[in-house]
Amino acid sequence: MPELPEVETTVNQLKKKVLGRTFIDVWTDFPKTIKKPKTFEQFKKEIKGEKIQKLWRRGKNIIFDLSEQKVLLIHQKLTGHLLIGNWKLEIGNWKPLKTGPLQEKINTYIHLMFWLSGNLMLALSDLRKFAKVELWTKEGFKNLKGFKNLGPEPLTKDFTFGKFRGILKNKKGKIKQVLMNQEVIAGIGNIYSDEILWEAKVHPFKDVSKLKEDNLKKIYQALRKILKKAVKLGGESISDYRDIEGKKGGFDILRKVYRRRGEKCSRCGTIIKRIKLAGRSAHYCPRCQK
DNA sequence: AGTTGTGTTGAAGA
DNA sequence: ATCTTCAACACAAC
Repeated sequence: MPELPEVETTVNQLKKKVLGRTFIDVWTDFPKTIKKPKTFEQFKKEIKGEKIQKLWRRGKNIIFDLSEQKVLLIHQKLTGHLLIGNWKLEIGNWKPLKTGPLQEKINTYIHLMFWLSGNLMLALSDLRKFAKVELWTKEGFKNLKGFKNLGPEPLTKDFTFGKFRGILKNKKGKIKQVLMNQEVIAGIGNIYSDEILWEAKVHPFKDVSKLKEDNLKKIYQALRKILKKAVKLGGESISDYRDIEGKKGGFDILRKVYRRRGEKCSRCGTIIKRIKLAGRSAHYCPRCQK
């Protein structure tokens, strides 16, 4: 599912395709994806004619800065991903015109389609229909709760070890949960929190207040290393994420613990375990991670 | 064939 | 305030 590296990949690729283009029209068979404005008809009316001036990522959010002081926000949630291509509508289903990755099943759950100037189509494929799309005015967007409260971006230069340590200093709770909290650090989800903690040799249930300086340093280093590497490789595609051409990301070969329950730890050979943590699963090596 | 696991976010409940 | 639980939804695997 799309976390920071996957969203970053999508945004980087999308920039090359859509900057400067104008929204011509939009289609949906699931209007609930559009959370703002209230009706799809209104959304359609407002987005038509809007030009894409800037495209950027914040946490797991994709943000389109548009003309006329408007902002389009897309959160892909669990199974959403954006695709560029050409399709035709056949009995309610969008069929890709060319053979290739867009024909893969996971890329065919298209519930939202944009037409852009220059004969370009932008689709949102979303198996479980959790993705959200919102059209805001710049003013409204600025005050968005849950966006304003996002923690710092972990890959920027100023996200130093000192800053990281400072952020975790007065936090309580289990380290995995804290890493996934978007208000603490933006962009880390279930997959990368598992991978980071394996790399750092820290148990996912370890209480943040009990972490020693050395543990913190290792977590910080692992976090930077793994996220950067994942961006470079175009994200992970163990299940549903695909890039804008419908292709898989290359991080899977480096995946050490996530969804590897029952397999041997690549570092020590111990069987990888999975435990429940606040309704989600944590994967870890019971020998390496203390 | 019915049940469970899948994970993000926000809302509801405690 | 702060915590946990659950709902949104579809499908694969058991």
